[in-house]
Amino acid sequence: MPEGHVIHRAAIKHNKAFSGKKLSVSSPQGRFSKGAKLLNKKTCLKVEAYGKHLFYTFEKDYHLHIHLGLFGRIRSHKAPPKDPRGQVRIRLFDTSTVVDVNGPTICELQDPTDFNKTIQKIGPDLLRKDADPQIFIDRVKKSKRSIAALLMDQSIIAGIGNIFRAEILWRNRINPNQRGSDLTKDDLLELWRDGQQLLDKALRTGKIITNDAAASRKKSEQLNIYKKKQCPRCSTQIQSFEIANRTCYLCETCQTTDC
DNA sequence: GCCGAATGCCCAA
DNA sequence: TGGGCCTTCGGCG
Repeated sequence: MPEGHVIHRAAIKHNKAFSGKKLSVSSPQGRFSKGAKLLNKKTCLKVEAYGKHLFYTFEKDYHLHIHLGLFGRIRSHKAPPKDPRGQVRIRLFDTSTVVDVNGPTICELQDPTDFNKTIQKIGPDLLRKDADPQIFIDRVKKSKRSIAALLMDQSIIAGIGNIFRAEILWRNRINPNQRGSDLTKDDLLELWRDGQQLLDKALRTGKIITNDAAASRKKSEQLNIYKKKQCPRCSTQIQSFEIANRTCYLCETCQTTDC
């Protein structure tokens, strides 16, 4: 269930637990047995995230590349290893921590060349401090696609998923169908900053909370528009439709940029 | 127990 | 642009 913050949280946690440690690696489900055998008993040097991609760098230039896709999950628990829950594609553990990954779209070993190719395809990542919003703006300006499609394109801007897309557009009163290149540079910078702030908060808390109101303690009040029936600002019925293969949400009263 | 949906992405046409 | 794929979970009977 991964937007960018989930992956970055895992990277930070696993890096702390595993960097410099020799790991046991297996594939309880079996579909990554070969790779697991190659990694088993090797030392993990670091764990890091680029957008929604998670990388474990091992000695001898082995890069374990994981992408959760829509259904993937990462779980961890204290050693000793428990019985695998569900289809555990890969399990990594040392004497204190066990990490299980279920249902990833990608679980593969990469050499340095492949690794570099992969990270070069990823656009500026809202959760990386060195990310350059100008790259995002330039790419949007060059495209004819809707802003909702562009925000989901990880080569344009990395880290946003369907929940953040809906929430960021609503917060900034932008119609999802609006062509990205018709937005001003300031609009785009504002979208960037808002996304950055929301993802940062999600990284720190582990929760997606996009409603600033004080009352957002209840789970049902933490989001504004994603899967909602009514707009919390003006009570207009929320519309939903597909953009870029995913359900998109719109309050036509609040999100009034022309399109 | 079955069915559909789900915080994603790739590839063939 | 549409279908396929990875797996889990909740709602419905």
